Amino acid sequence: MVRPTMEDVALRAGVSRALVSLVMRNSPKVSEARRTAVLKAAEELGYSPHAMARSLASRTSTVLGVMVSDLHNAFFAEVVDGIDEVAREQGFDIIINTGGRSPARERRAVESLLSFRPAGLILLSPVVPATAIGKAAEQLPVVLVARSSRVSTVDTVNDDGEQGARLAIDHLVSLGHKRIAHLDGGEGTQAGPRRRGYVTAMEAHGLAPQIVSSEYTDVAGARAIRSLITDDALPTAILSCNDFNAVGAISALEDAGLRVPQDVSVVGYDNTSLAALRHVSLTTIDQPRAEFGRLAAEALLQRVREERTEPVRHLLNPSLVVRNTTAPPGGLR
Amino acid sequence: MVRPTMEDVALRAGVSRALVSLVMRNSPKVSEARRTAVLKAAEELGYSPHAMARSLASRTSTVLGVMVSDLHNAFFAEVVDGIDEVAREQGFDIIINTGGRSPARERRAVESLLSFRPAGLILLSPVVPATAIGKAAEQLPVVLVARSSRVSTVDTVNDDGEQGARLAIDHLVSLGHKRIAHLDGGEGTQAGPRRRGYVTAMEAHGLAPQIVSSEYTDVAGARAIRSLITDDALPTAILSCNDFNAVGAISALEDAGLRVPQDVSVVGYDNTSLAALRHVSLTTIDQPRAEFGRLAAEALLQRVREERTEPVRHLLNPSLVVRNTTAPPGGLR
DNA sequence: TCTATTGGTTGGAGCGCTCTAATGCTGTAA
DNA sequence: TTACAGCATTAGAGCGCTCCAACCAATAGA
Repeated sequence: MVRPTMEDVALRAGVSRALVSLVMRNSPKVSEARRTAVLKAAEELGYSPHAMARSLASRTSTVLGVMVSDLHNAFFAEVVDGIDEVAREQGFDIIINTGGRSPARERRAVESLLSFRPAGLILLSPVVPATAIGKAAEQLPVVLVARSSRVSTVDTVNDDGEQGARLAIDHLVSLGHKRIAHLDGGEGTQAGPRRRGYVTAMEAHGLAPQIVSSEYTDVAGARAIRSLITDDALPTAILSCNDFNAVGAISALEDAGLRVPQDVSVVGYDNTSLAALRHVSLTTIDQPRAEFGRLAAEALLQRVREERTEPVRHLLNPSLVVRNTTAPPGGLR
Repeated sequence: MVRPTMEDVALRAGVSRALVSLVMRNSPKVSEARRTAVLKAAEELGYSPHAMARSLASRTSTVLGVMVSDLHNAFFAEVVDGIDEVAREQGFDIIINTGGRSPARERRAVESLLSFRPAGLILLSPVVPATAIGKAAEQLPVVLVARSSRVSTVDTVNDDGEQGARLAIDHLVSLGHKRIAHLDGGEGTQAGPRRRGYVTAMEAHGLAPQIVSSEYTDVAGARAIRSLITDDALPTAILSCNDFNAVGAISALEDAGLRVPQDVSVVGYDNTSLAALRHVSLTTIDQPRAEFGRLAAEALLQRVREERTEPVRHLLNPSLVVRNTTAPPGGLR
């Protein structure tokens, strides 16, 4: 259970500890003979460097901390893939911690990450207050994903939710829809831009917006549809705040004997793996998730290397993915 | 960007560094006056202890490493919740890394976690070879979740896949089904026990097993159903290897004009959030995921505290969740 | 011949902390 | 008074590593 140290390797290879250190860091100024001797000794002992001692001694870190607000959401998994890709390319490792969408647990997660003194921090859709983020940003570079910030030391990567909503509305209008309701995400992240984009797009087409209060869950989507049916205010098309909401909406529509898309069209948002399932086959708005991660990691590493001090605000273009839940109104299909 | 050290706090509070260390570790043998003075100084400087220096000096760690083989799978998120809960209770932190279901990346992830010299390691459904796991287990306590091992220094937590399959078959038989096929998970984790349980249960009921080769994806599930239809070998009920496979199967059945559950019943496995969606409402087998995490963390911490040396093999009981994809055969419902 | 120069190698200090043993300081008993 | 606990406090070594300055051939240039 006791791991060998650099000293052990040095002893076995018959060289000094400093030389082993140089070999471990791939220094060019080591003779080939010594290098192979050291690597052989290290291999035989099963030695691998102690990252914490290294970072303590060098006062630098090759670790990026990633706080994932909600591990249950597959959206973040792809963002992490993007981060990991760029980090690895540039010789950095990542460590992840999760906040469980609770501010208290999230704060703990960030504290825990900070205690490792990483080179930088990426927060995926954090729910902690902006002040807490600002405080962290005083200590090390911070990048926010799927959350905006006005702090000038913090970079952000977001999708253009307004444009996404616009894409959806343009699609529905081009199919011939005129009565299009939006099932709203309330206080949820990015719900604001999506709502604004919906309103703007509707008005641009000379149509009256119809906003129905809802949430980012399938249960809420179903509830919203039932209330529309009760109020006899059912439109010919629905733009949901996200895919889960859309699936709930479809379910409630089918329960009411309505067919999707013949009677009502439904568009989701996020292009989760759920939407891609053949059984669901949801028309939705895709966000370039891995690209989020890549850009976030790149922005962070620029700050880490002190190549830049002005904030960067990435606003990525979402795209429309047409599947089988949208069609012209009135069952004309 | 430069964080204060213990020395700074000591200077400001007019005490020694060792005293600050005692205060930071909540030692009882510090006078109340000094304690408050130190805490005040720490607060004013915004000091927080340097976890790596601490762990280096104390040759102990309060960190548990968690390797999640696939972050995209929400299954693991709940396991992590369970781990986190127990770890926090007992004063430990967790750091996560992900393997992306690729052995190479997974190995890197484990290496990275080990470089922080955590107190122990939990591997969630690892795909690396058993020898690699054995090697890690020589260095620190290791617990495996959703993967079995014969190594005596490694604890494991699994669900009883055989029993789960049996529950599903018993349910279908009790509804009156006699021709029940199993869409097999092939090489996938836990596919073996599920297949064995299926065969045993069928034979116990005096029925002939019908195994169809498939995989853990919805596309594979759909493909398997189409081949059954082509071969004119469609049974009255299907036990899929997991929920995704089941949803693909349902989709293919509906495409073929068959109704679920009136014409064919379908049972999934895992009780993912997908299965719970009203739109899907899949009868499936639930695994106590958070409990997996809790037991794994507890087993690990026992080893960390050297309270136990014999291996523990947890085999948790799955349970049947009946929803709307199962009914008596022949549309009798 | 002596001095530079170069490339490889090493000792030692120090990163921020913990831990042990020693220290100083009371108060109490002999 | 001295001795001795008993407690709070501290100096100093050391965790595994990096980094700097110094060192040591071996070769080149004068």
